[in-house]
Amino acid sequence: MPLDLTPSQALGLWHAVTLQQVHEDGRDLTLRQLAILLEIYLVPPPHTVRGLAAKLGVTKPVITRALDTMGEQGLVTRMRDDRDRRNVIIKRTVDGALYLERLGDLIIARGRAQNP
Amino acid sequence: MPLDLTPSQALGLWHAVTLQQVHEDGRDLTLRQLAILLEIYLVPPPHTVRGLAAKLGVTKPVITRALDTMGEQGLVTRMRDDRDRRNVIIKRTVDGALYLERLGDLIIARGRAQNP
DNA sequence: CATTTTCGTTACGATACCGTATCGTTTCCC
DNA sequence: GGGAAACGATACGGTATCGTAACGAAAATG
Repeated sequence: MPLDLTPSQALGLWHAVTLQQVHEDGRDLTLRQLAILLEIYLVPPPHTVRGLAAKLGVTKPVITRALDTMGEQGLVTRMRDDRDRRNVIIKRTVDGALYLERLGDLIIARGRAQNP
Repeated sequence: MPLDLTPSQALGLWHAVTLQQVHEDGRDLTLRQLAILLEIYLVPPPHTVRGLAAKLGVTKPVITRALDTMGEQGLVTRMRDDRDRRNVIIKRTVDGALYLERLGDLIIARGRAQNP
């Protein structure tokens, strides 16, 4: 079931969602932070700082900082790995799942409203 | 032609596009900046600072700053309105159109690859 | 005209992110 | 065991954004 859309639909969808995101989302996540969040919640665990850095093509401090910020907001949690205590395992939270669920709903709603 | 997608497709699409955006886009636009850019290019002119601020629900300095940054990158231009010289008219540029065209292509490509 | 309103910009101090380099801890390897 | 390597966090100086407030120019008001 390929997801085929026209250039007009594609940009229109991005426009509508981005607009509403700016309007209503008090969190104001960076593009990088959002990418990290989506990676954590959509890709099977385990997730580590190093792994996320490699996947996104950024340095480790970027991941650490983003996890700090999103951790304060309750979107993710960190736990040391007991098997290899150098590693840190990034874990999902209820609030994070809720946040992305709302984002998904927003995309769907805007997609539906896009070409009625 | 409604654009119907499942929650999985919606977030998956956002994930894929955001990821590639982080990977390849050297511009690193803010969510607000992207929203402004899309508004300028997808909504019929004229565009003013005040109008954009109202549409996005942000203050005017936010718009001015974003236009400064994106202006340096050649994504938009500003011109004083000769009919009412208090106003500033925001104009599109070739580079800006090209940038959004590439974004559209990226979304389409990722949408197609999403559920092959 | 003088005053008020409108519009965009600038000033200001605060906050957050950036990239590079370094650190402390833990594990690996000889 | 002892040194090298891996992992995540921290330090640092630099830059960009934030929100609030004030500013100058231009137009509308009466």
